[in-house]
This record gives sequence, structure tokens and C-alpha cells, in this order.
Amino acid sequence: MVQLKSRVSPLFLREEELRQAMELLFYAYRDFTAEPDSILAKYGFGRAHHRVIYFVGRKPGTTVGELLRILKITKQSLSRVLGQLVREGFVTQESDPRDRRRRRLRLTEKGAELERLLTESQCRLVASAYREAGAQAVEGFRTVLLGLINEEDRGAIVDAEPTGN
Amino acid sequence: MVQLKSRVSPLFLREEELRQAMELLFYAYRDFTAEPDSILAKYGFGRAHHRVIYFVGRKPGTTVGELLRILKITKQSLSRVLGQLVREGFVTQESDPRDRRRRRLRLTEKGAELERLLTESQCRLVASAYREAGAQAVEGFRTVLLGLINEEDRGAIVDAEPTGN
DNA sequence: CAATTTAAGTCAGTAATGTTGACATATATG
DNA sequence: CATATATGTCAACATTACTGACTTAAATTG
Repeated sequence: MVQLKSRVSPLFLREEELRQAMELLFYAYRDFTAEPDSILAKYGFGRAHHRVIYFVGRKPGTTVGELLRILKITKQSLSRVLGQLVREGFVTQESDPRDRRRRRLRLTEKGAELERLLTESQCRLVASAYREAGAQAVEGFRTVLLGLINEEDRGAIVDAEPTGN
Repeated sequence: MVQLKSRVSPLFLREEELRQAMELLFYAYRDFTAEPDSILAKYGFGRAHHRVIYFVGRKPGTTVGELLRILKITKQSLSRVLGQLVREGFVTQESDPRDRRRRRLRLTEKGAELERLLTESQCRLVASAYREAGAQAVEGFRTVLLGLINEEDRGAIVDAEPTGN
């Protein structure tokens, strides 16, 4: 089969390989978000809330502008979701003392709890895939995904060291 | 730094590693869908249309039920998008002669053209990431992503051989 | 200091994508 | 014939995103 196909079209395997990558990304993302989505639904939240909770938890003190650059959505879209999270006591805002235009965002204890719930769920999935795949595969996974990401953002991910403020 | 942190919490690197995976998936998916999204916008379509066009193009003769299992959305959600694609001449439906309840879906030439446009865009991105990463990394990428996917669906991706009907 | 830029927020309208629930039709199968 | 299956449809609604126009407060710059 494979021999026949590659004789007919030498590009077949290559295209097949690339299409497989696309499908893997689709299915993986679909399943990667399924459990968090169902947890969030219990809180009346959606995937957008998850992203805010995740990135604020990941880097406490993030500003609104930073979130906008990460999420690549409009200020108005973020505002709705962030406003809900603040009103419902999952996230706090406080002016940065050095530049009081900036609002530093942080999770409340309630917010941190939800963040843990969501992250633990995804950690289990990723940890299991990592274990099954092995360290070398994990390295390849990271390399390829990094290559899919906009160059400007690559640094932010690799460097990411939670500074604690 | 790393030494200090891993002394403080031996689980630090592990959790850090898992969080990095989550972020890689988020950023990669964000950037992976960006270009198709902007192409689709010119046609008045969105990501949902892309998925239908992609999977119908990938496996001509797919039925509605099969699409529903792949996309994991409701019949009503699919119907809206699929209906548009049929009405606007991107997809055709014809009853399966053996089981005339089933509608076999296929791309029209117009649909195939759009599919190529979208897939080529993503192919370029994936091919570039694959080239930079190397064959071994690609293998790891596939292994890990496969591990993130629901077991039931894993087979479908690996086996996937377009039968041409 | 005055003018400008930056960070954030707000109001209004619109669109895409998804959901539930109820029901209809055609076809296949036991 | 009764039932199950595949598909389609109507209606109402929620979430997430968008554009455009404007405001406020604070920092920066000439």
C-alpha cells in the first residue's frame, strides 16, 4: 500500500504526515480542553475565564495589557470576562504603585483554588502522556510546538520563571 | 536558581514542565489557527466551517454522523455550518445508495480550492516547524499528542488512509 | 506646564459558535 | 408492523469574539 502510494506520488507521505500533525493538534486540543470546560461550566464560566485564571495564577501581578498580548483578544472581550472574575471574587486588581495606570492582577484564595482544580485536571492528562511517551519524546514535543509559535512569543515561554510578584 | 528551587520543592520542575506543556499547547493552537481564520473571514466563514471543510476533504464521503463524532458538537451546531457550506456550493450531499438515510459529503471544486488554500497555509507552518525540529523531535511530538487524545480516537488518526470514496 | 501618549475601562451593536429541548421525516432492521 | 437509526428543523439562549466611539487617569515628553 505505502509503496504503491509513494510511487504514484512521492509527496504523498509528506502531505500525509503534515495532515496528521494538523489532526493531532485538533484532537489533542479538543480533548485537552474537555475536562476543564466541564469543570468551568459548574461555575458558570467558560474557556475564556480559564485562560485568565491560568495566566494570572501563573504570573501573579500580570497587567491587563500583558494579558491582552498573551490572549490576542480585544480589550472589550477581556474586560467582560475579567470583570466577572473580579466581581465574583476570583481575581483582585490593584494599582501598581510605580505606574498607577496599571492594574496588577492576582488570584484570591478562591481563585487559586479553582486554578488548582483546573490545572490539576490538565496536569494529570499531560503527565500521563509524558510518562507514556518518555523524556525524549517530550523534548521533541516541546521543540515542534515551539516551532509553531510566533517567534516573538517563544522566549516568553521558555524563560517563564514565576517571579512571585 | 534551578537548584535552589528544586531544593525548596522537588516537584517544582515537574509542575513547571507540565505547565509549560499547557502553555505550549495554548500558544501553538492560537498561532496555528490564526492564518486560516483570516482566510476564512474573507469568505464569511469561521473556524467551524474550516473543520467541516477539512474533514470532508480529508475523507470524501464522510457522513454527518461521522463528522459529529469527530467534532464533538451537536447536530444543530453542525447543521448550521454544513447547511451554509452546501447552500454556498462548497460541499455536496448525496444519499448513500446502500443506506439511503446517510448523506455522503464531498467537496465541490470550489470547496476543494478553499480546502487547499487553508491546508497549504497550515502545511507551511507545520512543515517549517518539522524541518527545524528534525525527524526525531517530530516522532516525539506525535507520540505525546497521541497520548493526549481519547483512546477511542487514537486509532482513527494513525490508521487514516484516504480511501478515495 | 501644556500636549501627548499610554493603560484601562465603558457603551452599543453585531457575529460566530456552541448549547437544550422538542419534534419531523425517511429509511433500515428485527 | 414496530422500533431504532440518520438526518433535519424550529426556537430560545449563552459564550466568546468583533468593531467603533468615547472616557478617565496617569505618565511622559517637548
